[in-house]
Amino acid sequence: MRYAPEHNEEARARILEAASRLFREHGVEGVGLAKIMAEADLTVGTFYTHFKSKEALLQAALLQALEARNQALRQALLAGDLELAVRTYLSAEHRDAPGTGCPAAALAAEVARHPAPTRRTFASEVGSGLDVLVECLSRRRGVAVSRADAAAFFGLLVGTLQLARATPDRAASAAILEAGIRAALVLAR
Amino acid sequence: MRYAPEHNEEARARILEAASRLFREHGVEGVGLAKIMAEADLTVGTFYTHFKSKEALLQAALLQALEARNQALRQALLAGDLELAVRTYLSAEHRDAPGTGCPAAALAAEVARHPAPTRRTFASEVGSGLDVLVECLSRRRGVAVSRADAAAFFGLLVGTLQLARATPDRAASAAILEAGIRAALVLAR
DNA sequence: TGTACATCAGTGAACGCGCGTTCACTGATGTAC
DNA sequence: TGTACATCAGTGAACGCGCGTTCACTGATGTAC
Repeated sequence: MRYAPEHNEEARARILEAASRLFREHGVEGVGLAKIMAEADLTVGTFYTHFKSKEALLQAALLQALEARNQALRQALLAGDLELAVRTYLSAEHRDAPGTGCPAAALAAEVARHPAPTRRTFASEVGSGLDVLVECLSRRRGVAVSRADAAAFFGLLVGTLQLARATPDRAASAAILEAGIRAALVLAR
Repeated sequence: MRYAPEHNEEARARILEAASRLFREHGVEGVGLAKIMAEADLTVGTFYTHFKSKEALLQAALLQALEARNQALRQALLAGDLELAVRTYLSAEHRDAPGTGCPAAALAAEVARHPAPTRRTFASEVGSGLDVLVECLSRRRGVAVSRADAAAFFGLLVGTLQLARATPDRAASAAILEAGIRAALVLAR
C-alpha cells in the first residue's frame, strides 16, 4: 500500500527512538535489528527502507540521543546552574535509567571499537556538548577553560556513573555518586 | 592421552590470558569462545573441561586482570608516586593498548549489564584497588578519604581514558589525556 | 615384570538459535490518459 | 469521470554465518593385579 508522505518519517522516528533506547540499555551488540523493529511496531524486512545498515542506524541514534542531551544541557547550564546539572547527572534516577540517559556513559567504550565514521559522529556531538560546558566552567572559574578541560570534567561524570552502575551494593553505589558530585564541584571551582 | 599434572593448569592459564586480553580488546560480546580457545592453542570442545560457562570465564578473567593491576598499583602508589601512576594511566600507551590495560575502563559499562555474581566479582576487586588509592590520597591530602572518594577519583581516570579512546582526532585525544592528568592532580591535592 | 584397565584433557562434528542482510511479493494510494 | 499503471513502505521467509554448548570418541600415561 501507499502511505501518507509523513508516514515514512514517522516510522523512521519510531525505529530511531527504539534503537536509541535499546542500544543504551543493552549495548549495540546486545540488541538485534529484529528486536528494534518489533519495538517500533514493524517487521525486520522494512529496516533497509530506512537505514543503510545497523552501523548507519547506530550513527543516527547516537546523533539524535546526543543532540537531545546537548539541548537539555544547554538549557540547564545557560540558566547557570552547573551544580544542579551535576546532581542530575550523578543521580540514582540517571544511574537506574541508562536507556534514556547519557549515551556517552552507556556507549563510549563500545563506540571506541567501532569504525572511524561512527567515532567521528560520536566525538563531534560530544564536542558540541563540551562547548556549552566550556562556557559554563570558564564563567565559574573566571579563567578560560579548554575543551579538553571540559572533557576531563565530563570524564569524571561518565566514569563515576559507570562505576556506580557496576556496583551492586546500593549503599556503596549511592556513596560513589555523592563522592562524584563533590569531586565535580571541586573541579568546577 | 594423559597429561602431566601441571598440564591442566597451564592450559587453563593460557585460556584465561587470551580471554582476559580479548575481552578488553573487543568486549565480552565481541569475542567468541572459539576465538579465545584458538588463541590458547586449543579447540572449542575442551573449553568446558576448564570453565563452567562463558560467564564463569568472564568472572575468572576479570578477577585475574584486576588482581594483576591492583598489584601493580600497590607497588606504584606505596612507593608514593601518585603523579606517575596517573600519568601512566592517562598515557597514549595505555589508551592504545586496551587489551593489556585497565579492565574497568574497557569493561565497566558492559559488566554493569551482567548478572549480579559477575558484578560482585568486579566491584569487589575494583574495591581492593580503591583501598590502596584511599591510603595514598589520605596521605597526600592529610585528611581521611573515603572509598567512595577514591572511586570518584578513579572514575575521572576511567571516564577520561574512555573519552580519549573514543576521540578519533589524535591531537584532541592527547589533549584530553593531558587535561585528565591536570584534573586528577587537582583532586589529589 | 607384564598385562589389562581407568583416567581425563583434548578433538571435532553437531545442536538449536539469533544475527545482519536480501529478496520476491503485497496492496492502498496517487498519477496519466 | 473511469481505468490502467507506477509507486514504495511493509511483509515474511530465506540466506549464510557465528554463537554457546553438548557429546561420542581418542589415546598416552598411571595404577592394579
